[in-house]
Amino acid sequence: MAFENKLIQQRIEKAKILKDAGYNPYANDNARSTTIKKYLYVNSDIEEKENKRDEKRHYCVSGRIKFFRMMGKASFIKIEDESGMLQIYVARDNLAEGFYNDFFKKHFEVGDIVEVGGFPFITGQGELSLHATEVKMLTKAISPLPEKFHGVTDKEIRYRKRYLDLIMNNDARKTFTIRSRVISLTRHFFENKGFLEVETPMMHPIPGGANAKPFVTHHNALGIDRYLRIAPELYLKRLIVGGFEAVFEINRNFRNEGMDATHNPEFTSIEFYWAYKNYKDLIEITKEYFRYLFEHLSLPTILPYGDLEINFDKFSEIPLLESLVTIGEVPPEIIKDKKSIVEYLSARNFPVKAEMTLGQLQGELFDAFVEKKLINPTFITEYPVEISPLARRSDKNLDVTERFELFIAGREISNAFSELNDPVDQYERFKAQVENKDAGDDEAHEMDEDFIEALSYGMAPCAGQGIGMDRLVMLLTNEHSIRDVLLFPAMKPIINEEKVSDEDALI
RNA sequence: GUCUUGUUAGCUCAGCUGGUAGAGCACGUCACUUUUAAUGAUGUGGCCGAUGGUUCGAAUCCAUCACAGGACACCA
Repeated sequence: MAFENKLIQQRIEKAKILKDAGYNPYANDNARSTTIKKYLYVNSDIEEKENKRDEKRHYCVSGRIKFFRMMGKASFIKIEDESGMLQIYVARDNLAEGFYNDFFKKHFEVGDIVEVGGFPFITGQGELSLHATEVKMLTKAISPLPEKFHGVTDKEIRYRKRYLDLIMNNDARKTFTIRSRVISLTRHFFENKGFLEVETPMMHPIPGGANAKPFVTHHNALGIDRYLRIAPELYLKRLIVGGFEAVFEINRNFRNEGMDATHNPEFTSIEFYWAYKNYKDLIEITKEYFRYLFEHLSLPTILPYGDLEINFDKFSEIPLLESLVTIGEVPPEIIKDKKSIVEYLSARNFPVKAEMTLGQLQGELFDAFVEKKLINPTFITEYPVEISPLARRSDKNLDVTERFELFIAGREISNAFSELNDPVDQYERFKAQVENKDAGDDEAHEMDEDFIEALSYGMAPCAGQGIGMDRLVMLLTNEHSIRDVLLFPAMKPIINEEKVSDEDALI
């Protein structure tokens, strides 16, 4: 990176002039005495003071210059720190002799980070401002900021240079603040419930806990490959075996799959496991969790999401088969007959493989006709056994599992079930998965004998749940791309053609 | 993966059926001591994403590639 751009050259020159005059353009000592938000709050009484000012008060604030309005012998600038924006009045005669004309006017500009000392007053237009008596450069910005009114709108720039997005777009800052709050509230919610936060390996000898393609990396010292985890599930269950009765982990999972508006190669989820509980208890704690989030985020329970309106007061619960009929409008007489389902799906342009099991076909019906219609939060329960390899069978109906998925705005937000704790059954299910893998399904689960051995010591009956945090944040912030809730979403590298040819030349 | 729309100054965008590259903001110079996207005057700034092709002539037409956005299919 060469600073060859003319605008950058100009600004480097300005920094140099300041430096030569004894004003360090990257000053290390600063005297900030308050944030902008506090300044505005503390001085909200200036309205009542004589001349709407109080020269006895003195504050020192700092921030980035966002607006610069120069009017001859005086200027208005607006500076912004994390807490807010403040207008500063800078007049020649209030600064040290010559500083305004020789330095401030010429070498301070939008983008620079400055420190300003002075007293509070209210302008003729009625804005609480700061009357500067000292101005100091803290950091000279040598790249110009994007346009002050439109900011950056180019999605590519916003994702690749998130810092610019954060400088220019208040909404972006707000979204990531909410994201941080959601993670923090989630942690507190489960801690308050007596859950223990744990950290399990991110590098797995056998990728497990989900059906997905893993990233592979290599451990040099051991001379073996490791897999970035696709889910923490099997390690968290080992902890239930070990006697912890309520554990959770909030962290990243990695899946070597496609990217789109709802998928990033690394994403954040919470998984929690709860001994002596079942999936019914999970439904209750999920509702409670949402109430907790909404209360602490001060969100209204009816939230807009794009063109939709989601009522977070209305959680409903419906078994999968019933939803096919009442929501999907699938004729009730066909939903337990493989042949009829295949015909029904094919006739509506949903091709299915002939060898699918009844449970798989019911799942296809659900995906085709029900999922997108689930706008208000809906727990779909009683999933077919065939599509729930890690879930415990229902005692009342052996064809279905004690499982639910939570759908909001037509998207899956959470997956949960009473856990399978019969080691022999689990062994058989892994074996079936291995057969699928040998048959070419590269997302099928691998045999994990170490996990089977753990189960063989006895895992207390328990229920476990995963919630996709990125998608949850999308719902709460009305964002429609996962990239808008990830600070640094995965992007393809930009190939620098000059560099490529340089490297070629070396070879 | 498929389809589709983009890529022009630091940023936001014009540029019609091919004929020497435009605006606003920013920046430079000048004026202005209460402005609110300050204002007025004036000036600098571009290999029009890359590579080929068609043409006397390409930002514009065609092809390929790269990156991005959107939609659809699969996975959280």
